[in-house]
Amino acid sequence: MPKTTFYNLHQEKRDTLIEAAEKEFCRVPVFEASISNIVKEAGVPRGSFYQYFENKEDAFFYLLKEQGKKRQELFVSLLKKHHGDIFDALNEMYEQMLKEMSQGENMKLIRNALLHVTHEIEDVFTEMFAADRKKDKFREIAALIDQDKLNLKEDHDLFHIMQIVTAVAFRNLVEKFAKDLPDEEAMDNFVREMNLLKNGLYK
Amino acid sequence: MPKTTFYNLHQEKRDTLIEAAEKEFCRVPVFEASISNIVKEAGVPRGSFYQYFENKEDAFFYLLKEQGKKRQELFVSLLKKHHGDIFDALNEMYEQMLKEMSQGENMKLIRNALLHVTHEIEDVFTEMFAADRKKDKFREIAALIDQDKLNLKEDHDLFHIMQIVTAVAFRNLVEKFAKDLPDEEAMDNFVREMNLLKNGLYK
DNA sequence: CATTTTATATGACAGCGTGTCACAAGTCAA
DNA sequence: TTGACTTGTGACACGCTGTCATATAAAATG
Repeated sequence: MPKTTFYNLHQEKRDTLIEAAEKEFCRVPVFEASISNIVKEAGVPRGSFYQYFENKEDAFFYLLKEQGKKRQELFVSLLKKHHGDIFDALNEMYEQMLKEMSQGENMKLIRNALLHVTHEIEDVFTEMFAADRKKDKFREIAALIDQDKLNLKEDHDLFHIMQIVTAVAFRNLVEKFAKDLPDEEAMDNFVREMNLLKNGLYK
Repeated sequence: MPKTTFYNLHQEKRDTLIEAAEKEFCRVPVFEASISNIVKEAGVPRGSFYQYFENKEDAFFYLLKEQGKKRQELFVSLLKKHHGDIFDALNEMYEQMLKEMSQGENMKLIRNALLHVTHEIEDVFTEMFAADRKKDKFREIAALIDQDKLNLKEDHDLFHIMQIVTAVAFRNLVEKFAKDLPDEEAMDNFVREMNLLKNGLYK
């Protein structure tokens, strides 16, 4: 979290700083970004940066969370628009994000957050279950799966199912680590979510 | 990917290096890890490290992928054991990973991979949809959702449903970025997966 | 209004880590 | 033995980070 000094800043100066930071974090992923570039761009002395933020990551997550807040507002309004149907709301939200990506700069920051590290790590997990339809390993594993039990309607459904279970398992693992959940709770969460996946989220 | 020089190394030296790298990456997340520590520990000159790996990340992902391979083998064997039922297989796998976590050192590397950055970024996304049951925002949004449409059986199911759709949406977004998919394909994938979620993965 | 107290600004600097490069030392085939 | 090629080595230039002593401004006090 930025320090209070940051919030006490005159809006003008704060905006300059934010813009400079945004520019840097749009340019490269966090681990390549440099404070030197930010302060140079913003025209503030190096020491000042540390007056406002703990470090690079602090500034980065501040910006990312601001983005998050905006999206949340959007999600709320879409939920209202679609009379509380999360799938419809999510659908429109996703569509809108895709549009923004192809156009503007504003998604570059998110892009840099998701690619690099995050993606690479997720990839390793995906490969654990060979959920990559292009790989031979996928065929090998697909052959092992009892497909009669699964709700396969379209051609690539098996692939998507693997993607889904991997994503949810991954999420569970991250949560277990992050919150240091006791094993029973972690397992209970996992089982519940897998059951929801099996039976469907809709009535 | 490690350079060929690395694979040409005598097993003994390679193992020393791997162990030293493992130690460092278990100690701290990648971005805090230092090559200096690895080479000091392994007793090899700094220059040699660059003979074998492109850089820090290269070494890290090499180790992580090795872990991934082992898990994949385990998954395959579990699939066989459970006669092709992915849910049963996944279940046992998850259980086993939980056990390992509480015991040994071998999960620390994965832990460091998942926490830091990955987790922080996922968190921002989770918050977009306020899928955190402790937050007030969750209640606010929960109230907006038409729960009659959802397959809610147990108390926290709504929370888990939010978790699931967020995880899957997140995964889709990452993939769109990483593979630079055309919008139609990205949207198509997304819609298919959401439909699978709605209707359930099991017959 | 003068003075003390508190908050903010500044930039030089120590310290550290990275990646490179010129040179040394091996390996191997002819 | 020689030459061609591969691998080993560690000093070093470069850049970046976070700090700190000092300067400046702003606010509080009486």
